Amino acid sequence: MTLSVKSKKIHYRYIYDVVKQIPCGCIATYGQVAELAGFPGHARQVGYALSVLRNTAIPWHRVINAKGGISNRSNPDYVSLQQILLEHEGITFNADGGISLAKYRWKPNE
DNA sequence: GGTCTGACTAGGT
DNA sequence: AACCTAGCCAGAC
Repeated sequence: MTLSVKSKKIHYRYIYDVVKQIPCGCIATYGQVAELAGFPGHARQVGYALSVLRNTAIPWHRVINAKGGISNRSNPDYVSLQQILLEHEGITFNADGGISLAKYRWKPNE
């Protein structure tokens, strides 16, 4: 089911392509996006790819870490922004600020 | 072109 | 359950 890697070098556009397919009201983990893009085990590169993203057309806020939380980064403003955007899409947060992966995780094959 | 850093993760203590 | 480590790889310097 994984896409073929056409180059040894990771192309971020594959990652962006997957992220763009995440439907409104759903989320995916970094590892999941990496796997769907054809780069299993490269979750870290997904996070980095999103960090250099300036294209607002890509729903970067729908990508969270494997613990169901928003990953911390250099600019903490984006953390609260991400939470606001997700809540606006109907996603609810637990008391500890976590998201239920079982409930909101995007399942591409459904 | 070597080193360091980072929006990650799984597995071990 | 909290913390530590290794593996991962593209950019910046």
